[in-house]
Amino acid sequence: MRLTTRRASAIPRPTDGELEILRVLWERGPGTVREVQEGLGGSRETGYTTVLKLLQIMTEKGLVRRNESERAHVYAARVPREQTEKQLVGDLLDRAFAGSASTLVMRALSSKKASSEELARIRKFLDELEGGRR
Amino acid sequence: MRLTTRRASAIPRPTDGELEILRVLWERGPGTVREVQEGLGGSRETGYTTVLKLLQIMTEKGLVRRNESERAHVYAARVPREQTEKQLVGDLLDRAFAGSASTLVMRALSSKKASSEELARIRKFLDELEGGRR
DNA sequence: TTGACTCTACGAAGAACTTCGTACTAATTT
DNA sequence: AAATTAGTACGAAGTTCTTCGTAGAGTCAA
Repeated sequence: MRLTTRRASAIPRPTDGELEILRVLWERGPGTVREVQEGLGGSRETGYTTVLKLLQIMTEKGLVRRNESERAHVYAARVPREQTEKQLVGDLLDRAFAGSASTLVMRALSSKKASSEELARIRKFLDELEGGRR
Repeated sequence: MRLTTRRASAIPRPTDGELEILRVLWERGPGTVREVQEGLGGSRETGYTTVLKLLQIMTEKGLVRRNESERAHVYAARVPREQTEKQLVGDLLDRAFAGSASTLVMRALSSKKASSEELARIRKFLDELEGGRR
């Protein structure tokens, strides 16, 4: 059951662990292994070499870029957050929702109650989307 | 980096391969290994014993239920489609969107153009959601 | 300069996922 | 009855993901 045909050049969907690291890099900007490790913090303590290894693998995959000019290499996300979010949600859309965006949206909103502000933001976005069409 | 704390009783998030099988079971209803295998069809040819093994594992995990009264066991999804969809999208919401449903919705709609009907359906759903609140 | 510290590289191990071969059993056909 | 067919069970292999230990090299202070 071949699940992902991973062309050599395409940037693969990040795994759960990789996504956590990407989130740190997106929020805090480029950083060393140490900084990323501290950024992960929270409840989950992750060993230094674990983070290092992950970042090395992510470099191979093209998920991050590494600047080796300093002794402590500095890693940066290579894809913008928006693009990855789009990739992940698009992937889920295909895999679980047969492409039906409306179903996905409904499930998202019933999975977690959104605030009135959030709902308003969504409405506004819908307006913009349909703006050119009406 | 502990990613999923999988309590013994909780039904785990299905993997990609498992999700494909669940989709067949949801669409066609309960079926034998043979029927599921044929249901997968499409471009991806999956060996019979591969599907069998997956279904056996899914039984252990609680994703499907197995009726052994006939020689060819009959498998059925144990969780309704809606619930799994909710689980998957809720999971993604946490992992990638820090809980911001509006961002997820925007990414979903920009990842794949939704038809006017779909957008209308979403609007209607928003109305219903806010109905009790306004 | 020696020792403590910090960093990278690398390998290995364990878990999960997917795949399939083989063995065995039950049913059906000839 | 023997042979063929169809099914389950099981184990093992290959891959990916995550984790960490250890080795080695650079840096800095006493």
